[in-house]
Amino acid sequence: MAARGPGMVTARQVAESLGVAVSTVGRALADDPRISPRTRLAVREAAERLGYVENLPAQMMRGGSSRMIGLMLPDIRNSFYATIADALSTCCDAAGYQLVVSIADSAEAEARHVRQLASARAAGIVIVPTPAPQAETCAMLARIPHVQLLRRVRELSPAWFGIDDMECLRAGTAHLIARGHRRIAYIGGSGDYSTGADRLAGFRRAFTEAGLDLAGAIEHLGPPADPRFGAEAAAALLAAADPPSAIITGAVQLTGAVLQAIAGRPLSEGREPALVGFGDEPSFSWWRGELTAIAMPIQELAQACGGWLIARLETGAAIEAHASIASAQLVEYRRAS
Amino acid sequence: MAARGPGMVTARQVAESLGVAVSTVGRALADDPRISPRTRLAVREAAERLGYVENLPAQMMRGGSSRMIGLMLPDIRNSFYATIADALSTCCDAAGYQLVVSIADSAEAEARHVRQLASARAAGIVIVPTPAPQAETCAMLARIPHVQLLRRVRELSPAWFGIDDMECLRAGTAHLIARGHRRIAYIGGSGDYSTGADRLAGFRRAFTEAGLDLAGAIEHLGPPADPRFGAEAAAALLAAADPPSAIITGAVQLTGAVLQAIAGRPLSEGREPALVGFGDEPSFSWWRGELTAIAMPIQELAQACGGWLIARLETGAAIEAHASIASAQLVEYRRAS
DNA sequence: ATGAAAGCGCTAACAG
DNA sequence: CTGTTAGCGCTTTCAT
Repeated sequence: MAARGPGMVTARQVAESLGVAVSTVGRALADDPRISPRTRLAVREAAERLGYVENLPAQMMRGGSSRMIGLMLPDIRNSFYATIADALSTCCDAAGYQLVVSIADSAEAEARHVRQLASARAAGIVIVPTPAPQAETCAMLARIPHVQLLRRVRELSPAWFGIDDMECLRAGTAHLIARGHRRIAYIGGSGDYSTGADRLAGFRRAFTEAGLDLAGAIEHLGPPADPRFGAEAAAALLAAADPPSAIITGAVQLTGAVLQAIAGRPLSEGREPALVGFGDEPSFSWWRGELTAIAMPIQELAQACGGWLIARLETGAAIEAHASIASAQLVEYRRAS
Repeated sequence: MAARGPGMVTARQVAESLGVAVSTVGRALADDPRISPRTRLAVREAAERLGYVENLPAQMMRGGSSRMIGLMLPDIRNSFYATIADALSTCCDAAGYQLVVSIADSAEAEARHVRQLASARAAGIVIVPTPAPQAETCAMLARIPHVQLLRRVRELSPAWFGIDDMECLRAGTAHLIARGHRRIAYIGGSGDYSTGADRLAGFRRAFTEAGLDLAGAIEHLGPPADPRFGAEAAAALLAAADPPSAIITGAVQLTGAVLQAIAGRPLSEGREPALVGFGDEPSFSWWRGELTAIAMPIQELAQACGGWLIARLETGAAIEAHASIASAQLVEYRRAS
């Protein structure tokens, strides 16, 4: 049931409509110099007229590439990942590849989707892996040129493109410490993810680097993609007997959730906690108070990642070890007065 | 260059490793009842051990379906479309299909991507068409079961799933009129898009239904996906000699741009324009003033759309005319006091 | 400059 | 229960 209507047109049909051989059609369409200009034109015209569309599966059986690059993401609604998909799509498009976006947020779904990409013989894969991919997933990926993005798992490719997670949170936290904050709460992802562990480490490092006691560091760890967790953590902090003077988040989703939670309570002038949010979104510009965003060059990161993979695919070079680390920048939003 | 490493394992290799025929392997893997349990087990075990992954292109040449559904979107960073991709992905996943997301925001890119989906023999396509698809695009889609989503173009499938665009803006505008506003500005997409034209018509209809003169209706029309346009329109309105008392937007992107533009100016108590924004986002909850959101059940819409298409694919039924219209709901956000 | 034929990996019809 | 064979649409020798 691949395609219906009058059915797909084959090269053979084009050939018959002209009384030539299939091989002639194939050559004409491939701009083979051995075909006479007259024949080539006739073939192209007939193909167009009949609505001929090349059959990729058949071409692949002859050793052709699928020119498809798979992108495995945990969540497309996350602006972070949407930006990546967008940048990679542009990147692939320019190089004549097609990006196939797969959304899978569990190791099982991940395995299913990787299998589908493998069975479709995707030329390459860019993957933001789940924290603990199945053995089968790793086995399949071992046979497909692939790159890890953002998250990193030991079992997969040694090629990785990501951001300096530790530095992101170290810088954000240091920013707060420099402004005099001593009781700082961190709401972030648990250590299951490589990124979660690194970010937490960065938060702690800022304290030790400043010679501060970690007693002032309050940590709320949970699922980084769950807004409910962020909202509850923020609510708990605000309602506490001795609330922190500042809050810093360690995941895009959590930042939004925390803002939402704070916005839900009445504005208590002068008592609002200082905020540092992971990620940078247009909507931060209308936050009611001051907010420092940890902005990352994800677009450039994705471009670099896609370009790198495509270059290996084109040259046929092996996927050697590679690590590209992008660093973040703090952006300050303050309300117009 | 389909896949490297030790190269992909074929059914023949599995067969040879066991000294059986290829067809036996094929049957065992397909759970054919005619194969003895012992052989079947041996085959499955060998396949697993060797890392065999079925070759979709080869299966397709035998008439098998690609079980791939293409989704053509103009912009994945738009939360609207991201939600659709997410919902459809879930939908497809549950039915054993794979969603292939393609991002194309021009008629040319659209044609390229549709061609790629066609050549890959996608089983079906869900498309948010560009305003004027190329003739070639239409010709190719005529041979592939497809459904239009949100936007509607006459040249394509008679099957369409969308929202009642006119009613959305009529209701939003009527809401403002009911609250006493008489000078209302509309910032929306130009009439090139089916949705743009309908939304503008809804805006105007609210005026005539209320027996009001259209002189109070200010219209700024432009590219609906361009935040710059939204920002400039908002800035112009606010700076005008006689600014409108209310602003209503006609596209998700424009709503954000307008909020951002207003947030950039100092808060002038009591003089802020009333706002009705197209779309509904979590970030609206921290808008500094009052805001009414036009919330649409896009998730349900996408689910319905995907379910409908998959049902036709499974049964082999033709894609008959169909129109499913979802209606919106107004959601009010007001700052906590 | 073009045609004929082989074969990619798989499934299904036909033979044992 | 299992093996043999044909053929899906295409590219690529090898022959004209």
